[in-house]
Amino acid sequence: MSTPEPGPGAREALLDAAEVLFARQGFGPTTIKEIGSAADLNPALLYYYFGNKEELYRAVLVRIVGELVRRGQARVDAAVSPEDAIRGVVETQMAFLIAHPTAPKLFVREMLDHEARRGEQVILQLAAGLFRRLCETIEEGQRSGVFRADVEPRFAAVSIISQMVYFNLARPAVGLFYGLGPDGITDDITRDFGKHAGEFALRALRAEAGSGNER
Amino acid sequence: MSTPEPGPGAREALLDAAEVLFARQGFGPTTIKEIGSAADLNPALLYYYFGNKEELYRAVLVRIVGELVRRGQARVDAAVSPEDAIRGVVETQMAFLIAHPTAPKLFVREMLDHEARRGEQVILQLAAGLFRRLCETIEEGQRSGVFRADVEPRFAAVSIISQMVYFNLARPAVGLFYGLGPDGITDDITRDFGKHAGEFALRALRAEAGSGNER
DNA sequence: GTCTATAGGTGGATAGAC
DNA sequence: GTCTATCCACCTATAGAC
Repeated sequence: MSTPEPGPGAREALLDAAEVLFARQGFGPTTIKEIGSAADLNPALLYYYFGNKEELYRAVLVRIVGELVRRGQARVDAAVSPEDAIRGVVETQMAFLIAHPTAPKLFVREMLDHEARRGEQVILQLAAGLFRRLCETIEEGQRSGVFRADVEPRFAAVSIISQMVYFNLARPAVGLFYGLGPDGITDDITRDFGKHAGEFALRALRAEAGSGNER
Repeated sequence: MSTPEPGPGAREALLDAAEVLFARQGFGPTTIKEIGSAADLNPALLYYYFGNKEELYRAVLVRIVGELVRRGQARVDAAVSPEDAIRGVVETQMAFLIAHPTAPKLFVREMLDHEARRGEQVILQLAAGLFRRLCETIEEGQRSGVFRADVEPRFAAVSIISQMVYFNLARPAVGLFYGLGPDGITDDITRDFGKHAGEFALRALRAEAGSGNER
């Protein structure tokens, strides 16, 4: 009585298939036919739903990066202190990157391809929002004296973000460095790294005990 | 009397042109004809010197990443203390990455494309050498008591490397985050970030003053 | 909404002259 | 060593049947 596979399902299936392939291979080397067969759909449907390959790419990117940034910002906004904010974003973002391994790859590919201006600045504008929020948090911690004042907040924000993104994109390489093979880094190890990254950043940021904090 | 442009010159010119294009666009989207016209040479020469596109890619990668790793290792070996080693590698590597902006891009692209196994493990094996050296340095600092013992050395090594690579590959994005435009991050700012990254890592690693160091 | 067929263009690679 | 000409495979995109 109902149609077996209505339109909306096809749209999502194409997005899902394209997300995986763009992340693994990049935009250029991924073909329309590959996307179609990965989604188990006719490749021509891509043109019906998205117009062309680039529009599909953009749709994939705003869906995944938008969600990543949204969750990070929500966690910062919910934080009760600068320390909590930093620990919280790192934990939240790591959890998201583990659940969506395509996200860091797509994000970094987009930065690398930026000169080719494919996704244009949509994604970077999204990311800029989270970046600024993180900077403000660090500045707040500096004003209240919990963080040392001689750190450039924007540099510190890069230091924090870089660890999360890089570890996830370097997972196969790190596995080889460990001598465990390309699949040697489990999700558990990755979560542990997340805890490490949070503490690493906080220790680097915290003001020395007794440097003017005595009342 | 001497030939105007002997063979060796052509080989280098192809490597140079390919390095820039592979870094900017990636392996797949870069065409043989583009490389030829960028090098101001006949594209067919590529097959004479390198056999095919993939071999050229491999040659580009081992040349640049090999040099990057070699310099980093030399600096670690020349260090007089674990602290000096870390500050030194970061400074040396940042200087190299600034002088060779293609290096971080090629290296990260290779990690992303690793599943496609194009450069195979040549580059990762090179990088693994530097990674291990860095781990050993951190362990040495822990044994001597200057670094805290509750840090996983391999995690810390990733934290250090990630900052350097990521900042350089995210330069255009960071420029936008700063509100300076894609070319807003100068080499001077990048060098400043290098100093920040070194101090950031050392503060995170150092054992608390007075936690057993009193004689 | 879905699919077939195909147009139109470009890419990697080679043969062979010079 | 260098260059021209060219083959064949494959890719994006569209026209149009169902």
